[in-house]
Amino acid sequence: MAQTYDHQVVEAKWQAHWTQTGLFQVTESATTPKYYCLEMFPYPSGRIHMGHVRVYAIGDVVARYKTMRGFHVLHPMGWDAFGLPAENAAIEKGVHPNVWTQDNVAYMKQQLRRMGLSYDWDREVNTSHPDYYRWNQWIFLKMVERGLAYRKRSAVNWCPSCETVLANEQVLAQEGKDGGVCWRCESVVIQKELEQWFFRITHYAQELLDGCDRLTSWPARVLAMQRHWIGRSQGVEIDFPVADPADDLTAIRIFTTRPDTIHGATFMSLAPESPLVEQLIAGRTEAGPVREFVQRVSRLDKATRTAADREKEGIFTGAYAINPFTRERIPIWVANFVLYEYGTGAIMAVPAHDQRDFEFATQYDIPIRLVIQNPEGTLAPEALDSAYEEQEQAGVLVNSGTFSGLFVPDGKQAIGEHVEAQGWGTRTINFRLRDWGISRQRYWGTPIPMLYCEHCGLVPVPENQLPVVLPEDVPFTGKGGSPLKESPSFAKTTCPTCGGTARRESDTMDTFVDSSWYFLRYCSPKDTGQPVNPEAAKHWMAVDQYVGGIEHAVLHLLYARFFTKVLRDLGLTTVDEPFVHLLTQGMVTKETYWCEDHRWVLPSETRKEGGQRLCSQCGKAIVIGRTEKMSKSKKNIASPEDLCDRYGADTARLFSLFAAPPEKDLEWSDTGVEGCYRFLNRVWRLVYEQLPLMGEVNSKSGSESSELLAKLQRATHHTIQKVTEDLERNFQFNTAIAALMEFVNELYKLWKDYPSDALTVNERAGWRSAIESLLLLLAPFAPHLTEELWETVGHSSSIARQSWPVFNPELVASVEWTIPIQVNGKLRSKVRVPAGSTKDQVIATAQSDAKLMEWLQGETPRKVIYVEQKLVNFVI
RNA sequence: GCGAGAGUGGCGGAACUGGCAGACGCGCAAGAUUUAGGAUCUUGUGGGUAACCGUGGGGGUUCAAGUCCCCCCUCUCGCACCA
Repeated sequence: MAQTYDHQVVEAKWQAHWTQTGLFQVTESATTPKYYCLEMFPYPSGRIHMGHVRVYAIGDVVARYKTMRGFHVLHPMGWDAFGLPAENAAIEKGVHPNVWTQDNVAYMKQQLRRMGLSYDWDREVNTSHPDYYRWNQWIFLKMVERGLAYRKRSAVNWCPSCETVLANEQVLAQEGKDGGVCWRCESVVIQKELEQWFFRITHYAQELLDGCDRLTSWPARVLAMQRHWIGRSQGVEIDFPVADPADDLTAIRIFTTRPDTIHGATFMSLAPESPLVEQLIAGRTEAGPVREFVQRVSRLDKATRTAADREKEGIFTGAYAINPFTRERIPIWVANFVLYEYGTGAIMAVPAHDQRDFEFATQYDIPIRLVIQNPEGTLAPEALDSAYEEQEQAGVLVNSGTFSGLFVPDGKQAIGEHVEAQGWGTRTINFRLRDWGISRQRYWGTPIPMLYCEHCGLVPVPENQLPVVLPEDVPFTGKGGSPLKESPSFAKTTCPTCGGTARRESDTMDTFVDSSWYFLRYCSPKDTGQPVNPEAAKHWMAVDQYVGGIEHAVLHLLYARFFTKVLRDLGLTTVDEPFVHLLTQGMVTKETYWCEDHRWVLPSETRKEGGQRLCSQCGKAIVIGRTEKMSKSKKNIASPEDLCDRYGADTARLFSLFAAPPEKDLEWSDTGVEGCYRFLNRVWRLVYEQLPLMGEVNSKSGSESSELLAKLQRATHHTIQKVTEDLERNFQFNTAIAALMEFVNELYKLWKDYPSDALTVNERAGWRSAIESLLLLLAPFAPHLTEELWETVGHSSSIARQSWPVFNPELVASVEWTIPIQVNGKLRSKVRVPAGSTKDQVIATAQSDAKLMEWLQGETPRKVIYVEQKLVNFVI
């Protein structure tokens, strides 16, 4: 190998070598502990970007480090290969989604190999392959059996022009239009009732919530988001009798978390979608206007309707209810802000103590009655300018009959009990979490394995007929609903029960289903009899370290937790939670360049002139914009391929890990990358320059000491300690790398200070030990370069298979201490004392220090503080 | 509004349980080498002539505060009518 560092040659050599020797293939082992390191698998969009480089570099260092620490590490990779972009490519370019996807997979796999990632590619999964998605179908059938998958009508976003369901994030707001528009054709999106398949995630709501308490190695904000999403609240359901009931609707049930305020309920509100509305208005003069209101409101898509700043609106139904506590007649309204899906779809309205009700009552002149008084007793109903919602301080019930005088928590308790005793209702718990709607009217996803038989109705596809495979012969027009409906070979089939004609379900599953259990599939990726082999799962699960983006804080991570519990209940795994440690890495950002004529421009479209950056097209001054997440539209992307060409994968990895701690945003800097490249070159040169000195010596020989040897040993062992501690303490890669840089700086200094032609055998051994430790510590970060140099210094087995170096605390200890001397807390001097000096010895040395005497001016200190090995502080 | 997090040199960032603020890298400056540029190496680099001043601002605790306590400001992200 050449004496200059040629990253292209080195990286290609070792990537080929690793593949040929199967270095990263792993099997279950009883002799060493297991470690499961996982990064979120990518969507095969076509090219990897810097975000991928960062997350996979993080995971790879973890996997390589744990391997060197003696674990057998499962470190797999695969493809989240179903999804809409493939179908769009088919519509726009006429490429079949499968071809498009598998081409992308092949390209990106080669890109990942170029990064030198230590994956066991034998375990690769691809969710768009029937061998994978058949198990989605299998799990679905098991969930149907257990009542965890079911069908119901529900409102969805529907584009009438594209004839398809849209996800909430595919509905865009557009100015001047009341409601959202389709992202593709800009038609106004409507709400449509459709039969949809749901997973009963709410069955596990309480367990999912309780589990958050045990996920102590997850970021607090992810847990906060999950807890909020699950949204447990404790309250009471109460029947309000309808006054003068016309038909069999005698009472309306509401849910409230504030039963203590019930005496202040001066009206009721129903959700516009509630079927009760029609029952109440039948035959009344209000019927026409109310229907009009309901239609107008329910046409709006959800995002628009639930925007917080949306004005409160409502209409009186003409009907009255009886407040069971006050026996008063109160009007029943329909209000746009009441959600049909939450609670009972009806509320009691207490304007004095609920801000929404307050605004509504003020707008429509409905009486406001104060029933909670503040501790100072200063609230008056006519003087309220907002609702008094305080529950923490000692609010007291007033105007509440026999309950007056109770504090709020006691009032809640007493009124809740009274409601139950009277048989008016029950105390209940409500969750914000809704069941998970998984139906998608799309082609490129897992077919839902159900049939509609003319005689038998809904029939599951028998297990032995799985997989239900996606047909190839379908048109992609972007119109006419799901392409699967257009495939006769797919849509028409026979009923497995009666043999009659049947129609296949044409909906496919949400792609979040695929990623909800892939981590289990990696344990036994080739099992043909079940989604996961329970023995393999028992060996590998749970994932010890999961690394991925914060954008999945709720959806993916919640669904994966849900599936883990379902598969546990099916006997396939024994763990309750899939991911023990979670690391959410920050975004990769870069500064943006803005030209007022040419908008965002690439750095290469600018030139520097006299310290100013100018647009190379028009010569105008460039405005350096905010540092933002890399995106094509802002033209602030850096290309992983260019980076690997110019500097190599080791540099790319090193910079991604060095420039910021993993969980924070990483600001891209081309000069910073060069700095890392320089560092690797320095390591390379150092090894080659030391090579003649390391020749024939065995690194363990002799015992005689010398100043150089002591310094080499101290630097070496101190670095081992620092790097190890930084990795053990939350994977602080940036400071670990900084320690390695310091080590290299120190070694260059020692090489300069101690002439190499006069070294003893022991000193040569010390050099060898220092260089080898450096390579071992650097190996997880820069695997190619260290493999090459490891071979150069005379080893034949891979550095990835070596043991992590161990530090000797005795060698870390220095022979003397430098102790800062303070006077009144300010640094005034420093003294050197022999290591191991006692408090009195250190103080004595300090007091004889000339600089200190100047500061003390002959005064006797009132107090002397000594912190062991840290400092002395004289207080005068 | 609620929740989470962050404010430290020209820049990215260090400082684990209160104990030398600014590790490491970038940038910048000077020097060496080189015909030159580049690369490389060496040295220096918070501000201030100085006493001193410096971790968003203001108070406090302490021998000692970036770190602990109280009040305030700014920014980022997430959620947002869930009764």
